[in-house]
Amino acid sequence: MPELPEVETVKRTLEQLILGREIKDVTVHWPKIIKKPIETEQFIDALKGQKVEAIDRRGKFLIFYFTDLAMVSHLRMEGKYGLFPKDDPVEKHTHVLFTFSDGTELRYKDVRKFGTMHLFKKGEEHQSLPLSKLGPEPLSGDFNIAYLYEALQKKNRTIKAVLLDQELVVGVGNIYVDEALFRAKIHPQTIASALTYEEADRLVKVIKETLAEAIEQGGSTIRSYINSQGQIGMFQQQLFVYGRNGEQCKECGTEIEKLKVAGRGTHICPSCQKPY
DNA sequence: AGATATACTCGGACGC
DNA sequence: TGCGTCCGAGTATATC
Repeated sequence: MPELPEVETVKRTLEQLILGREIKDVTVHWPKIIKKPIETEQFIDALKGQKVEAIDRRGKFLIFYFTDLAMVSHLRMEGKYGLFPKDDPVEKHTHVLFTFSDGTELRYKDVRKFGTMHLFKKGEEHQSLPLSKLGPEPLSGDFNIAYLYEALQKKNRTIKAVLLDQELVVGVGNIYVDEALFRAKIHPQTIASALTYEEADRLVKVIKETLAEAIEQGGSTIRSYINSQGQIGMFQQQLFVYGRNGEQCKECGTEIEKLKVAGRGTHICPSCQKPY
């Protein structure tokens, strides 16, 4: 499931691959992925002739900047982009195909079909949903101890639920929230407003550190989809708790447990992360 | 206003 | 083999 580090990795890969290419045609096999404009035909027509000028990321969203347009794309759980020669056989679960004038084709593949695409006139993308309500980037200076501590004071929900809320801070999903809480030695069920200043300070540091390390290593789930079926990112090996239930804690040897917090599968070391 | 609950997007895994 | 049910991640929407 792509979170900030995976999306950042995809962004960097796409920059290397498709900058400057011109869209000749677009094929949509599953129209529900296109959320704006409502009419798929308009989406297709608007993109014809547009050149890829830049790729950006905001939280877990990719933003493709074209000549006059901005396309906001969310991969949700299993969305992937890949570049192919246009005559290559189309893999199963490929739903949107952007054919470039040079004979290559950017393909969006998504087994669950959960992903979304929104097309805006350039300049309007940040003022409208889905980007308009997003919180600060976790790796920016705006996400700091003063900001987080003050925000947490007002929250009566669990710290896990709060960190997953993209209005508080973007980019953190189920993998990295569990990893960050482990590194900060905070139990996911702790009520956010009960965290001490020191704990909040630790959280800011480990969130930045965890995400930065993951980006350096190409993410946990996918490096890119470009050359294969999506290799496993190297950060997978750095995980302390996520997906390791039943295995030993790397720091104390206690068995990692899986529980449910904020409605999500949650991994903790019951010894390193004491409740309250 | 803010928190919580539910719906929604699906196909694969699983159990019978 | 087939069928029904559950699961999952993130967001939108409804409800309290």
